[in-house]
Amino acid sequence: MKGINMIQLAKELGLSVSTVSKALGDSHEISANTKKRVLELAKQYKYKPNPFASNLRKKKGKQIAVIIPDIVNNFFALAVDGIESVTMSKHYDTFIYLTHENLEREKSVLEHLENGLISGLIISVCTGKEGYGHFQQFYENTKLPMVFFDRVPDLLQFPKVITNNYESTHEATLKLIKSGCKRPVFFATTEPLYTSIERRRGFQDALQSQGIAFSDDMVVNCSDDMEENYNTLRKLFMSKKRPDGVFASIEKYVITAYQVCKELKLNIPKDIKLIGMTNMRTAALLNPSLSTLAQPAFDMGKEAATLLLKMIEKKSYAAANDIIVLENELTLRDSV
Amino acid sequence: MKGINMIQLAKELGLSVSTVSKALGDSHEISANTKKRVLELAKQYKYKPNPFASNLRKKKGKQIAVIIPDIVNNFFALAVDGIESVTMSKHYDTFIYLTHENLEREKSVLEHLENGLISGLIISVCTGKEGYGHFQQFYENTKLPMVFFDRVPDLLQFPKVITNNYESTHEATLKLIKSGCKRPVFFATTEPLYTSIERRRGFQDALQSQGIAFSDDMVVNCSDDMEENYNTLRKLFMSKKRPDGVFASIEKYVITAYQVCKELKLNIPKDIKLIGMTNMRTAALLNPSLSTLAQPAFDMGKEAATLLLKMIEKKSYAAANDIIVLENELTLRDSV
DNA sequence: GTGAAAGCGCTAACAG
DNA sequence: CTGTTAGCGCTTTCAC
Repeated sequence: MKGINMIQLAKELGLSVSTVSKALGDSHEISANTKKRVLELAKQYKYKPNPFASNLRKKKGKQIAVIIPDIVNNFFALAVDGIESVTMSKHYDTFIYLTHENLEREKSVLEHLENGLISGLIISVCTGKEGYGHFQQFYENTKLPMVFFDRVPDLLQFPKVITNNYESTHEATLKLIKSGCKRPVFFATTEPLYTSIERRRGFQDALQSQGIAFSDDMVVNCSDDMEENYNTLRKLFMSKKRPDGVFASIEKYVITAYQVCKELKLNIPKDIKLIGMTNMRTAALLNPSLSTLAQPAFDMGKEAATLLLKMIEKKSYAAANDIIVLENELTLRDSV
Repeated sequence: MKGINMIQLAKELGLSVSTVSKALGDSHEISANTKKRVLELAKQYKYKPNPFASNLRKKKGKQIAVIIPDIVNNFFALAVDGIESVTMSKHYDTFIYLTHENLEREKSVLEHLENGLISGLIISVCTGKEGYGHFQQFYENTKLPMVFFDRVPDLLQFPKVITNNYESTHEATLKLIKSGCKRPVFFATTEPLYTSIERRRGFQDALQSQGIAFSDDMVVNCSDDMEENYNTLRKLFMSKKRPDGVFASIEKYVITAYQVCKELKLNIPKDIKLIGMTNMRTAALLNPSLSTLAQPAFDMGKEAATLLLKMIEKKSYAAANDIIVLENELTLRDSV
C-alpha cells in the first residue's frame, strides 16, 4: 500500500509508461478516452507522481524558498502568511530559512540552494555592511527567479515589493511635529539598509520642511543587542537633551522605547510622543495606545509570491525589474 | 558555469563515478588519498550534489515539513524558530504549511505529502471535531516519522512534545482565586482540542480544591470568528453575572478580553483579574501589565525537531511513543 | 494516438 | 581499494 508508481499504472492499463505520463500531463496527443481511463485508475490508486523523479528529469520543481531575517516578528510572520497563501493555492511547496540577521548564514543558505532544490526565491535581506554581491553571484550561478521584499538590495536589478517608506515616514514625522515636537529623533538600524535609508530621508525632509534643523544626533542607531539598545535609550531619555518625540523604524525598538518611557515615568504623549513602525496587534491596547505606521505585510508577501510564481512559470517574462510599491498605513492613537 | 555534476567530476579525476560518489560519502572503502583528491576538486568546482537524483535513488531526502495552524502568533512563530534552529544546523530543509484551522486544508496538505517529498513531519493539529484518522491513515500509507507538538492528537500513538498544561493551569487558577476571585471563567476553543481539555481540567480542579463550585457557564467557548468572540465577551462582561476573573487559554482571546475590559472601563485587576496563555512580548507593557502563562515555544520546537531528526536517522529507533513534557512559565503581573 | 528508448544525476550491489 | 552495472520514476524525443 505504499503508493503506486507510473509503471504499475501503465501495466494495469495495458498502456505504455509514456502514454500514461502524457495522459496525466493532459497532453493533446492523447485521446480523450485514454486520458479518462488513466485519470480514473490514477485516482483510484491515489497515484502521486514522485516529485524527485519528475524534478530530476525536468530539472525544475514546484518548490520555492523564503529567506528572511526572523519569524518571531509580526511583520515577517504576516508576510510568510501572505506568501504561503499563494504558494499553497498554486500547489507549490515553501521552504523557510531564517538568517537571524547573520550574513554568514544568509550566504550559506544561498550557497546551499545552488544545488537546484528550488525554482525560485523570496528574500528579505539581513542587515550587513558587506553589500549584496552574494545575491548577484547566486543569480549568475543559478539564473533562478528571485523576488525581494521590504528589505531589498537597492542596487541590484531584481523585482521587488516595497512600501512607500519615504512618503509615509515623512507623513508620520509631520504629525509628530504638528502635535508639538520640537526635537524628534529617529531610531534606525546601524547597518545601512535601503529601507532604513528611505525612512530616514523621509524623517529628515519632514523636519526641514517645517524649519527644524536636522542634526546627526537626531538619528539613534540601534544594534541587534537589545540590552545595549535598552541602555542607550535609557541614557538618552534621562539626558538633558531628551527628545520630545520618537519615530521608531523597527518593531523591536518601538517596544523598547515604550518600555523605557514607562520605567522612567515619562508621560506619553506629554513628555514624549511616539510613533512606531510595527504590525503589533496590541498597539491599540497599550495605555496610552500606540500610534503606528504599519506595513501591509500580508499583501507584500502575497504580491511577492504571485510575482515569483509568474516568473517561474514564465507567464510574465522579464519582470526582472518590476518594483511593486504598496502603501503603509498610519494609525494615530494616543501616543501622539 | 551552471554547476558541475558527478560525471564531469569523475572524468576530470580519471575515476569512476561510483568511486567519486563513495569518496564524497566518506566511505571507508576509499583510500585517504583519493578522498582528498575528490574533495579538493569538488570544492574547487563548488560541486553540489543534485538532491533530486540522490533522493530519487535513496528514496529519502533531507527535507521535512512543518504543519501548523497559524504563523501570525507568537507561540507558533517561536516554535518554528526553534524547529528551524535545529533543521538548519543539521542541514535539513524545512517546508512550512499553514492550515488556518481548516481541517480540509490539513487533510489536503497531508495527502499532498504522500508523494514522498519529505522524510518526516512536525505537526500541531488544527481544531476540528472529526478526530485524527487522517494522521493515522497518512502514517499507514507512508510510515514516515511524525512528531506532534502542543496541539497533539491524544489518542494516537505518536511522539509528542507538550507542556504541563494541567498543572500550570491549575496553578494559575489558584492564583486567581487566592487573589480574590469568586467566579472566574475559562476561555477555551470550541473544538475539543486535547490541549484545551487538559487546561480546562486544571482550571476546574483548582476551583474545586478551593471549594468553588464549578458550573458549565464558567467555560466560555470562543470561536474562530474574532468578531463573534468580541461580541460574546462584551455581552458577558456587561451582564449581571460578570465574572471577576479570567483565564484565557488562547492568545487571541487574551487580547480580546483585555480590549473589552478597556472599552467597558472595567478595572483590571479590581473588577476583573486576568491571566492569559500567551507569548506576547508586549504583555509587560500593557497598563496594567498582563499576567501570563507562557509556553516554552522555542524549546518545544527544538525538542520536536531534535526528536524527529533522530527518528529519521534511526539513531533513536522506536521513539514512537515518547512524550516530552516541558514546563509552562507563569508570570504574575498587575492584572491579577 | 501510442510506444520504445534514452537518460536526468546519483547510489548501491557486485565484481575484480 | 576501484570500477562496472543496473536502476530510482519520470519526461521527452522520435518512431510507428
